[in-house]
Amino acid sequence: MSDLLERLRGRGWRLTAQRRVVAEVLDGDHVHYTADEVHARASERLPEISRATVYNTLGELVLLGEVLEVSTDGRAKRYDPNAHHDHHHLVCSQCGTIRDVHIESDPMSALPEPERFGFEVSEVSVTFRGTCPNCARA
Amino acid sequence: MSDLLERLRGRGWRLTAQRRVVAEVLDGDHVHYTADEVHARASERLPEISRATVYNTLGELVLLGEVLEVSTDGRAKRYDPNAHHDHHHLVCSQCGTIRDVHIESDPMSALPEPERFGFEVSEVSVTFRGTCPNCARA
DNA sequence: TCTTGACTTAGACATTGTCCAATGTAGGAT
DNA sequence: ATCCTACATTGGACAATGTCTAAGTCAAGA
Ligand SMILES: [Mn+2]
Ligand SMILES: [Mn+2]
Ligand SMILES: [Zn+2]
Ligand SMILES: [Zn+2]
Repeated sequence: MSDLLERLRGRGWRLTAQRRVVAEVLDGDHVHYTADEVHARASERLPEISRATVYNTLGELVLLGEVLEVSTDGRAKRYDPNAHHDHHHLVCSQCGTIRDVHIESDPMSALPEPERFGFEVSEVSVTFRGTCPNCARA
Repeated sequence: MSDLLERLRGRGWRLTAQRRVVAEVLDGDHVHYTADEVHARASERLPEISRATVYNTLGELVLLGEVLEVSTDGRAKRYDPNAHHDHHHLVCSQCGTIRDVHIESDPMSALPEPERFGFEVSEVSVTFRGTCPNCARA
């Protein structure tokens, strides 16, 4: 994700300590943190970082297409740095754990023209729900 | 939806005026109201109905499987009385309008066994996003 | 080093949803 | 028809998530 910082500088971003730690928190592969989880982890490295800055930075990364917003339940949105590889999500209904999954067919082609109602359809997301192995053992 | 009231009575529900108007508001086909929209519409018929009762009633209807909860964006959940016919959703990214859509392939079968990570997968939802004809004209 | 516009901060505010104690009532019992 | 009572409703406090603003700070080009 160090190239992310390069890309951002290329876009005219000021590279502040706050933006650096947010990028570092999102660095791990396959993480899906809420804004407040990002804030908590960022605060470990930079204790004075504010919630507003975390929200601002996440919003900017989403606009730039570097991070995806995922709303699985009606709870807090989750932020997904895996924005450059198409994938979908498998969510545990009990504990909320999210796994990235790859599917075999193109879901976009499953929507026939007459079912598009004149919309310009640009995006499709598939969310599988179930019980994870951990929760099943309980 | 009058048979809904029958089914509810069969389950031991007390048929109160509040529950009746909530059911009436949800009666129209293909509606996807937020809880507060249901409350606003219910208030037109029964001005003293409280937000708490609307939330309670919607939650109970969801538990009974009579209404589906739909979280498309990170905003308020929407309540979908079309619970007895499998369908998916097409959402306008700009105005939030939701249409019911039917797709051609079974998305559940698109998730290969090795991509299930030991989950017991029970449900799948497909959400298409785009621009509706109304918003495209602007 | 200076300057300046972009960035950050704290906290107020907004929206959505949950919870509780007090009050009301649907529907069975008499 | 009236009474009882467990279930339902109410208003408002509270919680979780997210947005906004005014004042202070700083990255980076001149
Ligand atoms: Mn992901
Ligand atoms: Mn629907
Ligand atoms: Zn789980
Ligand atoms: Zn629209």
